[in-house]
Amino acid sequence: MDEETDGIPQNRPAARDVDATDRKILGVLVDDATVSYAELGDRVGLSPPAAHERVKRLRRSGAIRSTAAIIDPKAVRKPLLAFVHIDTKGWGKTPELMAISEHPEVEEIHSVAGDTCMLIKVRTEDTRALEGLLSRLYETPGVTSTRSYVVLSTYLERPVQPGVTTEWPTPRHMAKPLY
Amino acid sequence: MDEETDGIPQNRPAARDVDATDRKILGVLVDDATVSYAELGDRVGLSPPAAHERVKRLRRSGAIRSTAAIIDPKAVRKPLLAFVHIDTKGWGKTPELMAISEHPEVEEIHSVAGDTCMLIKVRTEDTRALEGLLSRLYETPGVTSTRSYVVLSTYLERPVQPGVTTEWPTPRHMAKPLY
DNA sequence: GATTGATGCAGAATTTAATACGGCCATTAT
DNA sequence: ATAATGGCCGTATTAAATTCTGCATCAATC
Repeated sequence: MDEETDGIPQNRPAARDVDATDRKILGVLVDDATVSYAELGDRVGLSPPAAHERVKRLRRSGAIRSTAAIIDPKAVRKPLLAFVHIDTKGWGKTPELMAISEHPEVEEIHSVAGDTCMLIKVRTEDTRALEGLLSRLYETPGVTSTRSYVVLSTYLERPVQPGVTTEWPTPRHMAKPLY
Repeated sequence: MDEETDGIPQNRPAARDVDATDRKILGVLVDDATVSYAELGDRVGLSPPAAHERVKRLRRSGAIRSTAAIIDPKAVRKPLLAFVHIDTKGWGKTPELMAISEHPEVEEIHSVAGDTCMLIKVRTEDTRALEGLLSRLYETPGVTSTRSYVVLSTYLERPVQPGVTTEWPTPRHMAKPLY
């Protein structure tokens, strides 16, 4: 029953947008994806097969990118979190990005407006390992400089929240937009 | 069978540290936590019950914090990613942090070395919603200023990688540490 | 305005996987 | 040397995932 024979997802079934029930489901699964469909159905007011059907659709449409174990960085000996600005000659060319993302310590690579550098997020065992990673990044062709910012402590770290509101309101205290 | 009657986890069973097999398991589960224990066992060279046992232990010890659905921010209408520096009078007092983390748009709150402000990561629907969030953050007692950096594009975003190496080597090109 | 098609849901049945149990082997401590 | 512990495998049992059928609702069409 697998219709994904073509390589290119040309005729996706319109990817019907996420409704309130879907958001409730996402809210549950973001918190704990190990719940049974029976319990998931209970929580959002659906039968187990219906809940299952919704989740399958959310996966197919890509709304649920994956289901992943969230690891404690300390448990894998990466307690040190840092943000690094990387200046590159090419400024976002694919080869450099590939080279940078090779390192398993690198978790995020962003291009920031108003800045000619990449902002990356890395985790290492300690400052020495960070130093080593930075020098290895510096050796990457195209990288001209790095500046790193060590995080002292993290107070919140959570995945994307679905936001189970009825429908996206403009902030209460703001006037209607003019355009 | 729940031994968590005490509030304080005083006598945790030593939390035996994560070995190579555990790292392999974490590597699989970070990528896809929906695999059966049969397949997980196959991939890491264990029988299904043995794999199950290791995963249970990894959960108990806290190495696996949770199992979560990873949501596409676009699917829940939060395509705009930004990092915000927030200056606070108290500099990391609990009430402000609580107030800041109330907002579902806020995903991370960090305290950065050498900086007297918090670095937070937020996602909103558009720049208008970001503006609204910023002004709401500014209204929070203790918050004295905010500076926001909008992300143009994100090239990599992945969870904590377990790093399936044999044992943590110092970087190849570095000399043995002196202390 | 009635009809037809499509979509989503519930309930039951079936298949599959998760979980619990007993015994074996290796390593460690006494 | 020997007992005890921890980790693993194979099997059995239980629970959940998955499939299937029928029904109701809504939308588009004639």
